[in-house]
Amino acid sequence: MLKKSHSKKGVMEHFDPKYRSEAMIKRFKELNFRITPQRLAILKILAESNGHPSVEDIFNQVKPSFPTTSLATIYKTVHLLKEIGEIVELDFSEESNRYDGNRPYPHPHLICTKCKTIIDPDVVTVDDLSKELAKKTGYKILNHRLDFFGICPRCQHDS
Amino acid sequence: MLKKSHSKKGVMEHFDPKYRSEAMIKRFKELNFRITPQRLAILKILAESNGHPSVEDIFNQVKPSFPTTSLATIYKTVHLLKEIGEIVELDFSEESNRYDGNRPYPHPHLICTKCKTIIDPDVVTVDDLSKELAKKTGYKILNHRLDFFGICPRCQHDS
DNA sequence: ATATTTTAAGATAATCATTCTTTATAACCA
DNA sequence: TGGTTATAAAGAATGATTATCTTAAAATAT
Repeated sequence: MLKKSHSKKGVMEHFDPKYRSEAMIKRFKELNFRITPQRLAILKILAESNGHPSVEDIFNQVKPSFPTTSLATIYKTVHLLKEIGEIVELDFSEESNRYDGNRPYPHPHLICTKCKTIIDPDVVTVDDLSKELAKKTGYKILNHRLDFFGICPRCQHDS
Repeated sequence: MLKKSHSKKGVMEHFDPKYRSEAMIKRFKELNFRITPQRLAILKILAESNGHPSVEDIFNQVKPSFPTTSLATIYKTVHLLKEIGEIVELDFSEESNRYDGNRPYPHPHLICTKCKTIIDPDVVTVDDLSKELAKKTGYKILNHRLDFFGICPRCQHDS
């Protein structure tokens, strides 16, 4: 079911897409959201996503099979999936937001500031930090975001 | 000069605002940027900022002394300060961006998702993580962002 | 000091991702 | 199979940020 493990390149392997999309569909049914062909297409892309697609990326992937799909539909479905905690949103003010449907919990990201690729590095969690914080400040911690920005090996080579 | 230290409440104390604003002014002179009254007002607010102001926050604080100031001026000055690395930008896609002129290097933030206050928690750095990452992935790490989202004690009480 | 050059300020229009609104369509259930 | 109602589609609206253009004011030279 899960093939999550550590790789030698420092990059997390991903969950089996089928497992993830079935989990999303199950959640939709439980919450009495309708399963439409558009929604299926969108959540499958997110479940398979390794590269943290933007709404526009998803739109472009959905178009071939559903040419009449509207951007608004992607936005609404993505918003819904985020609300029920099935995907993680990485928000940027200058770029489009990016989404991770394969690993729907807070985790570090490694972002190339040149080509904008986002990968999930294989590093220790910050959960301990999070607990320490809650104790010290009295905040109820709900979420976190840890982004590393840098230049990926390919972009270093291209320069 | 610096009064940086650890407090009992888990919140970082801040740099002496005078030290920070003088550092910014020095940088401006070195780079041959003009020191105008508006810029002085803006960078002082950022140097003193403990609460991570938005552009609009800064605008409202500048207005009393300089009633003709334009929002564009704030945006341009803030952008400039960010470019030369004298302030840190926290970007949000749904809210206005927020700025830290007191601690101009990557550090964790604790954000209340209700009242949107942002504080600098007093926790260990993620520099070690950063180095581990660079080694494993081959990325040249330039920056990072670590945000914890939660409900602050006051908002917990208010609910 | 004054004139000249250049950079910054101010005002407003443009941009662009995202959300909203309205109408048409198609899931789901009896 | 038909009726109910959530969802899809299309395009307008929003709002933070940026760009443009003109005026003002620093810096520099005379």
